[in-house]
Amino acid sequence: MTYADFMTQPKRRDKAATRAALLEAARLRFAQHGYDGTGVRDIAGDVGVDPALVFRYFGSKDRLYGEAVNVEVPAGLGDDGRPLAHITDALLHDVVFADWEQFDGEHPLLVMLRSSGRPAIRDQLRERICADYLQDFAGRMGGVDADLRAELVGALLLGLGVMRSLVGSPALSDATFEETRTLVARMVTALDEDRP
Amino acid sequence: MTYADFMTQPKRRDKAATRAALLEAARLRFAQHGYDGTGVRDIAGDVGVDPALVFRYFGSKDRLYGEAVNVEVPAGLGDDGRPLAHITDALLHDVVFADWEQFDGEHPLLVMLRSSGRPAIRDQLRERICADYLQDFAGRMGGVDADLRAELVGALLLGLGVMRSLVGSPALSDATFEETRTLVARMVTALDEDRP
DNA sequence: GCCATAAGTCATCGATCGATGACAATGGAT
DNA sequence: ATCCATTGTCATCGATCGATGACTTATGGC
Repeated sequence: MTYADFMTQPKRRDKAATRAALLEAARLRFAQHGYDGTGVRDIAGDVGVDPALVFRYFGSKDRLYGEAVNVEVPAGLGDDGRPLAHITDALLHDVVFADWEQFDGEHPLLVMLRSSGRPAIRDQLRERICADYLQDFAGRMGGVDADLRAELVGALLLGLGVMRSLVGSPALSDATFEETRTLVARMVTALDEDRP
Repeated sequence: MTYADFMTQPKRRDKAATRAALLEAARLRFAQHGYDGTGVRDIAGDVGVDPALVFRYFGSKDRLYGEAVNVEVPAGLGDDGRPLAHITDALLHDVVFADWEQFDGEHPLLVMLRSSGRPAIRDQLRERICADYLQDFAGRMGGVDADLRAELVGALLLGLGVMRSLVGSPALSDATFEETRTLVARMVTALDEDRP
């Protein structure tokens, strides 16, 4: 049961539904205002429920945050032989340009970026970026400095996400996926080509 | 007088020095923990002074933050005819790879990124990125989609900064400027070239 | 050495924070 | 209809937050 469903239905006591609604409201709040800028009273207020339920169902604000941002990313990555440009193109569509409506349009990694003042969140952010993406990139590249070039590609994709949702730069925010993909492909292939 | 000087010298009543020390301590705190994660008692405690002085000298925490992050960036941008690749190379050195010791090694724009949960900070961040960098980039590029390609270049540089200092990805964090500049130049020129 | 002004301290306010445990209301099983 | 486990509410705690105004101390000119 989603948050919207929860609000429209008449109030029925349903632990699972309330828990899910709290989780979804928490995602929105954390995405918009960061960890420190969000209070458990805000989240509970969005759901229309008592703040004490947050602690009953999640134990603490920290654990609620951990569960809220821990969504499986549809990586679409595998050990197939697809070239890097295909992967970045897919990621551009599925990650950067995807509308993460559960996080108010922002990717969970960007949500964590906004709360990176807390060391635990920062560590988790680095771990997920490195393990989920950078290692895969490096594996598809040749050359001695594959790791560095892989992180350059990651920096480009991450920067695109930051510009689009966090900064809100005009051209990139309005651009469509089709307009952007060819330009990104140019930059990626320029890195992937082996030069002397 | 810097914060370090202030701490080593014997305590003398000096309004300008105390103000400057508070400002420097605030920069470090805000950079490391974000706006909401930093308290005026923390900042004053770093300087070894009473928290009330913060409000006497800066009026409010908001104004202290505004003054702390408002440092002039040595853009090195002008209306000369230098090609874009030269500009991005200079920015890579002076902005991304520069050690902003007053902000604990992070660029002020990244510091603002960490506090972008607050709408006022987010607006200021967008304004500075667009006005200081993106417009200059677009002016140096030809073609119909110069704005979009300019923001792609900006996204790359911003992503590099985020990867280096906020995420702390291994390869980019350890890489030298020399190792990185040629790779970045490849990506930028791939965008700047006019293709049919 | 005295004194007025500037610099710094102290006590405290009201609000909000995360968190806890006692209590009330609900609903299904019998 | 009764009972009991589950669900949700309420009151409240201690800590911390930004902010204010009265008070104390040091400093420079005389």
